[in-house]
Amino acid sequence: MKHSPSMSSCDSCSNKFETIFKHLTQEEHDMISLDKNCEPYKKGSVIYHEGNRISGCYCISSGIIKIYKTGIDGKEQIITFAKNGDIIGFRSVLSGELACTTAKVIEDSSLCFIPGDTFIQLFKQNREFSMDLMQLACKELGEANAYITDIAQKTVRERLAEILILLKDNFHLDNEQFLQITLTREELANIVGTATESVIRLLSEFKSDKLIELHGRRIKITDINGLKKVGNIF
Amino acid sequence: MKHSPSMSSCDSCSNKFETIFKHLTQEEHDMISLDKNCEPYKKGSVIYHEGNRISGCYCISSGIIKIYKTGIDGKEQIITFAKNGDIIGFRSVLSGELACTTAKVIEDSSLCFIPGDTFIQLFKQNREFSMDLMQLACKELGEANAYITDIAQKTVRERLAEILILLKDNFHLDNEQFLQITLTREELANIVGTATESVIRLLSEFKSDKLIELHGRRIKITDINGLKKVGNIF
DNA sequence: GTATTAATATGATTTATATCATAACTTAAT
DNA sequence: ATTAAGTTATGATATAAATCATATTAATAC
Repeated sequence: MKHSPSMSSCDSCSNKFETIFKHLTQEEHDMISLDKNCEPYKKGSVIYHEGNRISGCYCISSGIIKIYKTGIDGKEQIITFAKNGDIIGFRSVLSGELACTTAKVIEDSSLCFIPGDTFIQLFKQNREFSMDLMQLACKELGEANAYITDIAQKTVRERLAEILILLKDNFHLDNEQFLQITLTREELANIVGTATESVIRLLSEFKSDKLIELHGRRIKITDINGLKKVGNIF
Repeated sequence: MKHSPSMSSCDSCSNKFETIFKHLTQEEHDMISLDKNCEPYKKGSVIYHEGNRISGCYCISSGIIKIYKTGIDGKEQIITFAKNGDIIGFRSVLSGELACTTAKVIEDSSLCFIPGDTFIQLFKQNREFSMDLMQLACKELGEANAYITDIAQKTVRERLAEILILLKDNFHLDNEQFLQITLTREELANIVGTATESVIRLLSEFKSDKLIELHGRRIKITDINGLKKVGNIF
């Protein structure tokens, strides 16, 4: 590894090469490495804005990015979180459309940039990469369908319980059973699609019901099955 | 055209060849034609069920299919409608996942079947086809993000107005300005994500406000701009 | 054409949740 | 360390929309 000063971040991207980039040839591998521009991003910085044209994709080597869309009153609707190993921006790059979401750093991150041209060339020349990427898009489509149905049909209580379980699944619990992602109540509300106060009240209820414990913004999940039951998760 | 008895339906698929299949070679074109199985489906019949494994994709040569997901109380959440020229089922085929939606015929239809193997082979061997399909998936992803944000943030009134405009855009108005798709109030409710009675009431209001006219189930849109304003569409 | 079923319409009531208001606590900035 | 800004918490009130109930109309089945 030539990138000795940021070796840890590039190692992380190499790990990602075992997933979406796992079928690249060594030459293609180098092609990305050559173009790769691994940069640190501070909490709060914006990777790309909704409505802008994106010049390339980003591979996340560390940190957490929230992907959200802004609605009519300027309220955020968080669509998903991207973490170590995920790619963001591929939708706009491949479709040639403007970004339909904004990507903002919620935990100091390190991202590797892949120019759009390179990405598209890879897609076109490596059938396995294109298949992997297609499968990723299809998986995301399936998740979106579920998200739509849940927002439309589940109560806010059910939704919040479900979100906590999803956060556990995506970011895992540490040794003390705390979620390893820290969100404001407003951010949780922006995932659930409800008012901040409603989230605060429900978290308080979940705490009373011994489903979770609250330590400042840190959330300890104490009864996973209880939460699954509340969230109607099967 | 050798399919003389169902020539009109195959003509329609040929027209579709000008879009998602527009970059197939003549050989690949024939490959699909050979495998193609163009069948009539009566209103009410189910093309594929949520939870099942799909053996191939369907290209719609005529008619209308509703694509929906069933929620926890057995309620439908309609995700989209597919019409002449659209493909359904590609998500599951390419991702290898079970169908996450159900496809049901709401107007007598004619569908051409493309076996999954064939479809995947086409994806792998024709870079232009794979690119077109990828762009279709990315477009759908973008639409899903908007759908999620709208359901979460817009009022039912706004949503219904917006849905009417979307139906107009997708299915167009006939010479008398009637929507060329006929849905029950329940189905409209299942798109908006609300109760049937709420849709009935709002349609009645829209009628009073001279935004639409109601003739049985047929809806005439009389004030497109008025509806856009109500729906907060820019 | 008739009977049955499904859909539509309307009114009343209930419920979930948003909004408003205020105080207390935590985090960020200097 | 102090101050300012942001977040969290709680209570009260308002609102949108769901649910329940019933009657009417339209579509479907035979």
